[in-house]
Amino acid sequence: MNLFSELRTLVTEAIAAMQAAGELPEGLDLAAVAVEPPRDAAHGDMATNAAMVLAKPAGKQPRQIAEGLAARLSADPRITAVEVAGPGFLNLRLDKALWQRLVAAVLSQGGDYGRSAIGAGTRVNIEFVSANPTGPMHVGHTRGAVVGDALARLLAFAGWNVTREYYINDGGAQVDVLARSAYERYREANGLEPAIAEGLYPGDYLIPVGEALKETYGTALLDKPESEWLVTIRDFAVRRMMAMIREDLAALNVKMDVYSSEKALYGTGKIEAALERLRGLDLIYEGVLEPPKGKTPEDWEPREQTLFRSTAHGDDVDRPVMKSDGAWTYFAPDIAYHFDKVERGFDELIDIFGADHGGYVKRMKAAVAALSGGRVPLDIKLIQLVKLWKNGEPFKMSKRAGTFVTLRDVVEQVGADVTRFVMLTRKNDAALDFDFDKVLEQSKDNPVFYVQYANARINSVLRKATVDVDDLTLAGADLSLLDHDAEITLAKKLAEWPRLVEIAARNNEPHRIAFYLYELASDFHGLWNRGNDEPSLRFVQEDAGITQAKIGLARATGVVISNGLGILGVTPVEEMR
RNA sequence: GCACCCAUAGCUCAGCUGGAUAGAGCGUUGCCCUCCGAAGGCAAAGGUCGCACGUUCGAAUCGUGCUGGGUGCGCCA
Repeated sequence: MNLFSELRTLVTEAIAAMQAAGELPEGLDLAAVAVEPPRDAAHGDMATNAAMVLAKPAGKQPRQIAEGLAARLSADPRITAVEVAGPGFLNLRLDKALWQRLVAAVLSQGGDYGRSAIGAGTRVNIEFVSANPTGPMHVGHTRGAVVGDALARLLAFAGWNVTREYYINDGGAQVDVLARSAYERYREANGLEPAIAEGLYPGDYLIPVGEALKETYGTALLDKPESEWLVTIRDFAVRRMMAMIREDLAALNVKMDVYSSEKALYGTGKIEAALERLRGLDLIYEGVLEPPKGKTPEDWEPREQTLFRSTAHGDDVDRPVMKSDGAWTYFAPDIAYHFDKVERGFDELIDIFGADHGGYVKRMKAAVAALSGGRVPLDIKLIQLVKLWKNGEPFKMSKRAGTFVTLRDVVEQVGADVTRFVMLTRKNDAALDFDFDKVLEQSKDNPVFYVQYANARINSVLRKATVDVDDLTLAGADLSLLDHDAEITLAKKLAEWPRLVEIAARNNEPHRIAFYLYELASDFHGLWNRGNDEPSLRFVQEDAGITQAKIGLARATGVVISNGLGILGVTPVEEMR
């Protein structure tokens, strides 16, 4: 039950009726007609801008149109009052029974309340995390993982057909560095002194890899030239790193559907095929790039390279796909990988990148636009930095010592639920402060706690109730007994949920869910506390029927909180401890 | 030099793809528990929405130009 879409339909029907009566011309574009709750509750329950939007194309005065719509809308039993206000707004007041019925609908739909079909089964691929397989995931990756997974859950709830995908960067020089680093740990495991040279990965997490290598290969690879062990150890170490990353993701309650390998693109002709496709479109050529202005690399010299004409699709300069030594740049397999996603039949691609990859957005979009002939849109969400705080001070990590704050560090200290919620309390393109002390604080300025507390209170009421609180029983209760304004206000908030899901999904913005839940919790706490002064507003009453109606409202709130937390990937708690 | 992101109350941030008098939390001030959990609630004060033009019936939101901060800019991914 989505009240907003129901009422919008009502408005468009009224417009059609006016057209039929010759009061409005045919062929009007109704896309801009909105039906929304007004910011100020004094303006009624719902408002539409229809008269103002249609005034110009219809060649009529807004008020004239508004009067015509008002006359027709007021005939509907769901609408108790219509008034024309301001420059031509149409303010609607709705029958209380509508809100009461909504509570019943929430209860009977349960986990499906708010589910939407706007995605229309569109096949969307969300690529996220894609951390290099050279070490454990750190906090920087964590936010991307949370945002990507929450977005996946959100889009699935809104009717998209979602695939979560991880692109393993196992084809570049960094995995050779990993192999050399692991080799030193392998020597160490065999009782030799490791030589962790500058540029190798010094982290302790490679020590068990060295030991595992010793178990598998004994001493067979010792004192051999690099060319004899590099590939073996590299593959071994990458497998171990990916196993570790999967565990990290699992600790955060994130599960990928597909892992794609960069290395698997090499030697299969896939890169060549993708570039051939571009060449056929006259988007690949040999040329020389201008040096970047203002910050010329010291060893810069003009050089002819194979270039992708990304400027044809909105980029600022053309981009090289081949290095001067004839090897592919990282961009070439990236093009092939995105081409592969297009070929697999996705209708929509989403990439979640760290903000430091902001410079690659335009070229990636250019490549996808070219390779899909403009069919497949690519949305790239850039995830800004997470600043860690502890004891009121910035919590620094030391790259030099090879120590950094890992995803595990964070999850072990505060838990996956808190980590996820906090990471979603800011839009992705704004930097986020993550304060170890504050996120565990049990007070209302901690949104995680505040929302969970509301849910715990609801469950507390359910436990204390002496009436049957089964959802279907509650849905069948006489909800017309919910007629206090404070109760109707909460029901109105519940009515917003399906619309909010659609807005958040359309914009690929899961953080909106977190903010809505905070507002919903606030409304609930407000109603709860009014029970202190007005006993008639308490949930548990003498009369069983009244109690069921009131608990129905509380339980409906709990349903929405659970559904919302489900999208965020956070487990609702039933009791605070 | 260029590109992208950000700029909203003293602080941290929302703002529903352009709507009516711009909203929360913290902090400040004043209230509310013989309580279904006060781990909470109510109220007040607090704003040139960075600046300037423009589009529009209507701009925090869209466009252009500035200012300030962040990120990035061939042979690293």
